[in-house]
Amino acid sequence: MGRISDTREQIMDRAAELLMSRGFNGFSYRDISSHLGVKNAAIHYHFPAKTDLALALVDEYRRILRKGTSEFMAYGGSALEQLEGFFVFTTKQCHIGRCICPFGAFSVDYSELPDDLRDATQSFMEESIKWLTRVMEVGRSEGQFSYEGDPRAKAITVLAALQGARQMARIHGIELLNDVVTQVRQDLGLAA
Amino acid sequence: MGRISDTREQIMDRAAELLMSRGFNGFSYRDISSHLGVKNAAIHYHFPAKTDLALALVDEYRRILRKGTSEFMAYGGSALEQLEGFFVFTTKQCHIGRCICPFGAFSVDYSELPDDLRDATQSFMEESIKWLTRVMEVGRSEGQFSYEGDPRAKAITVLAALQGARQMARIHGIELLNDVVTQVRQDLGLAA
DNA sequence: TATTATACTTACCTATAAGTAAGATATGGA
DNA sequence: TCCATATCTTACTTATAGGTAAGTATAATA
Repeated sequence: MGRISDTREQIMDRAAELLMSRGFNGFSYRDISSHLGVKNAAIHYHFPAKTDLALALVDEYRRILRKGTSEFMAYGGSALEQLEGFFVFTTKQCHIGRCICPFGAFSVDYSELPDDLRDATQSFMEESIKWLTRVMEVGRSEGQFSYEGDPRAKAITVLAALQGARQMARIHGIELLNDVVTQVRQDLGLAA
Repeated sequence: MGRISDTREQIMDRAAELLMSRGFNGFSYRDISSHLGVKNAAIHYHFPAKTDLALALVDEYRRILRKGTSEFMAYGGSALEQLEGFFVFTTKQCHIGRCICPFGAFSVDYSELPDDLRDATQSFMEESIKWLTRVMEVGRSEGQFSYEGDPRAKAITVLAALQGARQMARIHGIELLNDVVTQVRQDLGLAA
């Protein structure tokens, strides 16, 4: 219709919304098609199987993560800024209804996911952990953070706390996420 | 059949397993009936709607939580023991495949749950938070733990970390949960 | 202008889900 | 022994999900 179809992009936008508000098994092609005013088969045209759609989403997240963190990973930089950016991003996402983080959205249905989607999800998580581990290392060695123990374990714990908080916030209200962010800061020796 | 039907109990056992491994929308009555060797309608006899089954499960969790913590809440006691008991319980559950904690299992589908189930889930979470808040208070005042900030915020953060860890462990392997438990201990000033 | 690829729609299929109504069986009292 | 209740099964309904096949319209291209 338009010179270049933007339907594909709109599908992914809506799918991202649905995935992070309801999980992988919590939405259907109908939820997307009805929202866009197209037919189900139009979605299947762009993404033959639901797996293909999910894969495209994970790939997009990985791209965004890499884009936002590649410089830091390569050359170092302000760990505090990276961390605060992560907090702000997470809080914002939650405020616009995207309460489930990408791997949270897949973890519930993980055992039934096809292999390629599992692999992509796992890689995405590993990349996230590696990035935050580096943030924790640099932050401590530069004296911005203080914590005991292994940087990787600390990174995983922070990620887990944020992921858990997002889900708990769905049930208990969004201010719960703020409480967790505040506490995580405190546990890193940062001023509240 | 037997003098007293134990089918109801077996249904709840299996349902608990499925709920915590796949989430509320991740299993069907068929998954239960085929496992028990009965027909779908037998489940509907005991639990007319899936909501009734879920409600019964949440009520059971709440009962267990109250039973295990009522003494502590009433008279105080060793906060460290309570906390360690919680860690052991969580780790065990995860080892037997119950990687999703009860409110984690509902949070994904939360927006589509009926009101009574939402209320029960929310109450359960509030009770959990209250219990752990008390543990955090007592533990710090008695000098067993050390942490900065509000006891309730700390309690929520620990719960969130454990919940997030359980989900991440599904994707990344069970040792991730151990890492988080170790780090949470460290963040409380406990020896690793 | 005829052709081809793109981007859809219409119309279907199959599987599964939740749920219901009516009947069968068995068991324990009155 | 008759009755009532508890505990199921058989057989269905309705809705939705993911997916496919074939046709249609539009736009670029040779």
